[in-house]
Amino acid sequence: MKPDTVFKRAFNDALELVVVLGDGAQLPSENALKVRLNVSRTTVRKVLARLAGRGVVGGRGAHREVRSIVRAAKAKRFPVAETEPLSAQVEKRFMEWMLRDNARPGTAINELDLARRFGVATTGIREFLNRFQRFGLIERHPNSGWVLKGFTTDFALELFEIREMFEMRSARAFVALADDSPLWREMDMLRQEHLRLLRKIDQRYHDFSDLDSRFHRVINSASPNRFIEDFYDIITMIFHYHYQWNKQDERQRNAVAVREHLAYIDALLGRDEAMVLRACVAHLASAKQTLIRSSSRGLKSSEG
Amino acid sequence: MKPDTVFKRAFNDALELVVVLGDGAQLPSENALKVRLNVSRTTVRKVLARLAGRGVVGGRGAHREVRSIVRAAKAKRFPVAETEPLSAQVEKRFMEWMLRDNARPGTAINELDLARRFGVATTGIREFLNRFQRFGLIERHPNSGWVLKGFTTDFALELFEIREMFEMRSARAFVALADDSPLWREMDMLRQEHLRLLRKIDQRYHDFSDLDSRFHRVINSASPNRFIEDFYDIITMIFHYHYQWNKQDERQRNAVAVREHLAYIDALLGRDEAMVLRACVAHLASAKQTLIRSSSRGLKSSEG
DNA sequence: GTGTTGTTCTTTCTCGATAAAGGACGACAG
DNA sequence: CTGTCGTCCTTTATCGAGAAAGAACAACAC
Repeated sequence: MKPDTVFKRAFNDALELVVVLGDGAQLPSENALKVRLNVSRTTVRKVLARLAGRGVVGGRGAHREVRSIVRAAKAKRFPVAETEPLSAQVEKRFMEWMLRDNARPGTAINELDLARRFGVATTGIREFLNRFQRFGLIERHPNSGWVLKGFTTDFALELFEIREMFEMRSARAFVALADDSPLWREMDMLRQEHLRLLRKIDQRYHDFSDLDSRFHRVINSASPNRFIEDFYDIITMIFHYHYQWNKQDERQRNAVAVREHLAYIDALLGRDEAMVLRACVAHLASAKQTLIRSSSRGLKSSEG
Repeated sequence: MKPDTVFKRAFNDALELVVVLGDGAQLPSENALKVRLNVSRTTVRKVLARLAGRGVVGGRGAHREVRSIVRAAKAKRFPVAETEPLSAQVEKRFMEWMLRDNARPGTAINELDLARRFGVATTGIREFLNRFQRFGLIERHPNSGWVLKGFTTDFALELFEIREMFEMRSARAFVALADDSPLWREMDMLRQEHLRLLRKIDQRYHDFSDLDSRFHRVINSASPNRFIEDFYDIITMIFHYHYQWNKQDERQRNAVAVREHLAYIDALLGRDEAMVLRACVAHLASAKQTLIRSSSRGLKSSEG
């Protein structure tokens, strides 16, 4: 049976939207809502029906209006856990298991066990593992199961070897961009976002993760390549969970990284290839160190 | 329900093995058979029971012997289709559909439709698509379906951009290998295999595909990196089906490629980095041309 | 005609069930 | 005590079902 996570998320979003619209406001058409809530019209109608049932909106057909934003504000939201698709939940739980719990490299991964532990059917686990395989952290043995390769130092080193190749290539392509490319403007805006973040780094340091990913993706978009973009999914995922897991020195590390980005951005905007490559290498080297420090020792070390 | 493809393949293999052993020969232990047939002991026992039932082997427990290789030779093998796991069958059928049939870039991929067409449950299709996603030929739209990006010229270009970066890096690492590395010997053996193939190229030209893949993987093993190895899976897959599909000039193309490989190998064995890189670039350029010639035009061209 | 809503059909996502394959344990032989 | 086989339990690979989400079509309004 399919869960109604899409509906629940849309319902929560719709409540916020209604509050913004204000009492008595005419509701946008179903098609317009469909775009704003990012769901199909079928789901929009289900949401509207529920809102009407709660007395938040009134009228019918084309003549719907907001009846009570007080009720909308007070209405109980669905808990976030119920608004996420199963795949996202499984991913979170799995990463937590791997990074926080026991999970030594070489550990056998048991579909049935994970299914029981996460409270989902084995199908959901299988689907996750199949998609997750491409991140290079697990290995499949047909008819037998999966083995955790784990987030080891080797993993971090191999990841960064590729990352450096890709980033250098993309940085070069970026410098070679025509002067009228819209990417220059985009880069300038990223620069300002970095400056804003740096000014409030003490409060906002956890916003860096997202900015980091966007920055590197813009550089890559100078000369798009699907395999490089796919590879960035791996990096984004690793850093996402790494940040969540290793809070040590987070503010400090991120402040450093923002400054490195700024040097890198300035070099890019100055079209100075040599300086770009220097800044790029410097930034990647420190990112690599950060990651390696928190990786697990892997199978080679004789620790028991 | 799980299909017994493993059993059927093992049974077929066991029949061949029995013929080799000869009448009256003592059978290897269950553990030994398990290794030779590449299955669990449970399956070995099932195979033995069936062989005994057919009068091919006799005796019980530790005292089993071959009773009749005539019966073994005559016994009906299971058809190959029944010895392949579902996933392999789905992959084949899907690639055929994509490369041979209509399948224009942008085509919607319908799980239910494919399931009906291939005669499997939707779960099987989903599992395949999830694993196949990493090859960059399809794209997922949650709750809605998949879209075929297709084997376009862009795909081939992006593939080869990465391939060149990886191959150059690995070729450099190979040249820098210590003189006592076992890989030198392995490379020399590959050289001889190439020479043997070249001598009989008119009959054996379809053996090139496999040799090609092994050759490039050995080069990569000079400095192993899981992401590069994973990327080679993509190349291997593409070339595998490409060869099956585009038979045009196959003999001619492969003869050329073998000669390019030999130049490349000789440069490697001579530890001449400049020459290695030249040979490598030359080989990749011609492989790229081959692939591009048979790629589909993609979405950009205005052909209807 | 363009855009709206009402209606119906199709497809995706997830579950639970079941046979096959794998793996663990004990008993026994040399 | 090492290797073998017999037995039993666990896990994987696949199917089919069913509710949710998406999509197509028709009817209607401006």
